[in-house]
Amino acid sequence: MSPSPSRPPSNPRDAAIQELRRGTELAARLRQQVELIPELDRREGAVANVNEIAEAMESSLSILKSQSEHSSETGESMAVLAGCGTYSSDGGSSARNGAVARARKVRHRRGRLGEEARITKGILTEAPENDRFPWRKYGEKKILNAEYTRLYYKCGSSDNHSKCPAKKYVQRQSNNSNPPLFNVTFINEHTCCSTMFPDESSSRSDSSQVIDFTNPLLPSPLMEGAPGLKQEEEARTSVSMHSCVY
DNA sequence: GAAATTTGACCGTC
DNA sequence: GACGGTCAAATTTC
Repeated sequence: MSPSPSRPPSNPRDAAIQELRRGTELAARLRQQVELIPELDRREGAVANVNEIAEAMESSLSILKSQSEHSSETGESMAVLAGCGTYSSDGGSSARNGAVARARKVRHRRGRLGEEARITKGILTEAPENDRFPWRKYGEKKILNAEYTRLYYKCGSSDNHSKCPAKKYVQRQSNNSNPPLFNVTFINEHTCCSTMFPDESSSRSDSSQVIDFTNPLLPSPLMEGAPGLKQEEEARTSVSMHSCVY
């Protein structure tokens, strides 16, 4: 990913918004280019893809903006949590408080074998399945005050000798956004194939939009960088909007 | 037949 | 007792 030509704002969230705006402009430029494709079917397919990219950018922008409003109202630390609850239609404080309570509960919970579960990150994404790991579903549960059931996944490598402890919970947001948003909570780090983990520095350049706020260099929620033009394909299939640490 | 998914029951925590 | 997380048998898919 090439660096932004203009100097990014000192505020990381503003920098993320600026990058998304740039991505929107690039998508518009790309649309003009693909409209020159002579074959009708190819052109229509390409235009549709570009439109999806542009919509994803707009969606990301609106999410970040709404999150920004929350941070100014409630302070930075609350914004991190509120950012994950903002999109709930039942949404009021009860849902957010529920999320906080769940996070607290899980953090201190121990499994049946005695190991402690540790939340590594939470993200809001349109593509919960697209994080490169072989997840295996092991449960589904109706959650109080949630419109949709929560899905429980273990790392697919959990069953072999490596016994990877990584898990994730996928909860579809109960708003009617299009495309739907999923709140994904990751539990424990991967021990099976940690070099593949999206927040590893080795993969940071491959357009992953999942952000790890455990990074001390990132004091507040932000987009790490909007996907550039060459990332259009990944942006179309992996549109992770923003994340928050519990 | 193996692997993956579904789903009701069970367990731990509050 | 309510709730969320996990287990494991049953079922489905490949």
